[in-house]
Amino acid sequence: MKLLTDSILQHVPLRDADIKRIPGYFESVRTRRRQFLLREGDVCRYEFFVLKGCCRQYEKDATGKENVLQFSVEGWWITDLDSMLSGQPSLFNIDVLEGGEVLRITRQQLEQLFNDIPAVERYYRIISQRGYIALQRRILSLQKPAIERYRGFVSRYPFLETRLPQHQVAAYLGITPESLSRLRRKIAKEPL
Amino acid sequence: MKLLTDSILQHVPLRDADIKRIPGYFESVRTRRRQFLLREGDVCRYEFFVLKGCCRQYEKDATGKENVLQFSVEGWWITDLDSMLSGQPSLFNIDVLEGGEVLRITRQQLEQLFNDIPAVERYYRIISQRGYIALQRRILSLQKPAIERYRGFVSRYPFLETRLPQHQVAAYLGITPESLSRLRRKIAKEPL
DNA sequence: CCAAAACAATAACAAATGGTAAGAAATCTA
DNA sequence: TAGATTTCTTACCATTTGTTATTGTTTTGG
Repeated sequence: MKLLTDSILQHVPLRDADIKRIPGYFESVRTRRRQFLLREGDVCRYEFFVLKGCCRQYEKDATGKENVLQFSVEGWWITDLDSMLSGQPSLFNIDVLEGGEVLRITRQQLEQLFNDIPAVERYYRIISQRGYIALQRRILSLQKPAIERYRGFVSRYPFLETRLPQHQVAAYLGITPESLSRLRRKIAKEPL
Repeated sequence: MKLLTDSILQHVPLRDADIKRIPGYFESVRTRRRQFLLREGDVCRYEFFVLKGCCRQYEKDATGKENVLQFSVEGWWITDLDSMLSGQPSLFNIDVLEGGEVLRITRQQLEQLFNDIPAVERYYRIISQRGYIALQRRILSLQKPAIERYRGFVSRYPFLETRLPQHQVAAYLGITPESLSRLRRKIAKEPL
């Protein structure tokens, strides 16, 4: 739980009294591999903050291929903002790759928290903007050849590259696992 | 200028007195084809709102290829948020494809406007969230084959597809103009 | 209106990526 | 630990996309 308040304190100052109040707005959930936090077709009711483990948000397209929108490990948020805000059924699944623990909070509780501790709203705005910028970077990356996308992923998220199964990385990069395997071999053969 | 206040009024209510005050925060700029609103290496100081014409935000990668992040036509915003917030030199160019007129506003003026008319801050938050969701959709689209990306683009932005040169559309989809031409032919040959 | 520039289509060939299948290696789990 | 599952690699071939070059058309700007 300290992970959450630390994340907030990295961006905005908080009084000790407020730090102590924050956990009360969240609900803790233990997670295990393959568990769903959100299923396609359901309305997304929570924002999740990962305390331990690893989750992914993905869509299953018409051909059954899974396209990964986001991974989330310790200290990261994950939700389907579209469904959350619109109240429409989600197009995404959020599931657990590595069990652990997440915190969850409803929109109503989050708004209550914003009202009670305005600094948290500021924190939320800041991480939202950072998220927006990260999505832009990813779009530019996806316009480049697969080998560059992979190199970019490894250099930006070295801790994910080693932690995730490679076919999950492939689904994030928008290529097949076989292609990723080939790219890795090619890179391994390169002179230093 | 009514285009701006109409855009705001679509998302939040405003008193007549406030509607009248809003233009004062912006500066109007006439634009002509090929003009730069932001050059790579410069710090981005403005957010732009397009009143007439068409702009694009793009990066020039190491090989000289132009990757388009965004188009912006009447009623749309465009800026480099990253450079704007960080004060770092921008990696992007924003230039004019079709001359016309834009409004521009600095961060400071925008924040002043938020303070003076809180409903505008709410409007800004709403369109930011919509922008975030649109970027997510685009990421998923970029994980699919080029022909699907193109079909998706045409069905989502029919007014852009007819208005833009095809090589600009190609740069947005992450393919070469030649590939786009092939895809168009393929689609034209399809049975109805 | 005219000359120059930009744009679009096409072809032939090259390179990258996907699909399928098979098997090896690693990891879970009972 | 043993069996089952998942993960990873590799090979072969098909498809998609990129590259280069050529041609003709359209648009731009003086």
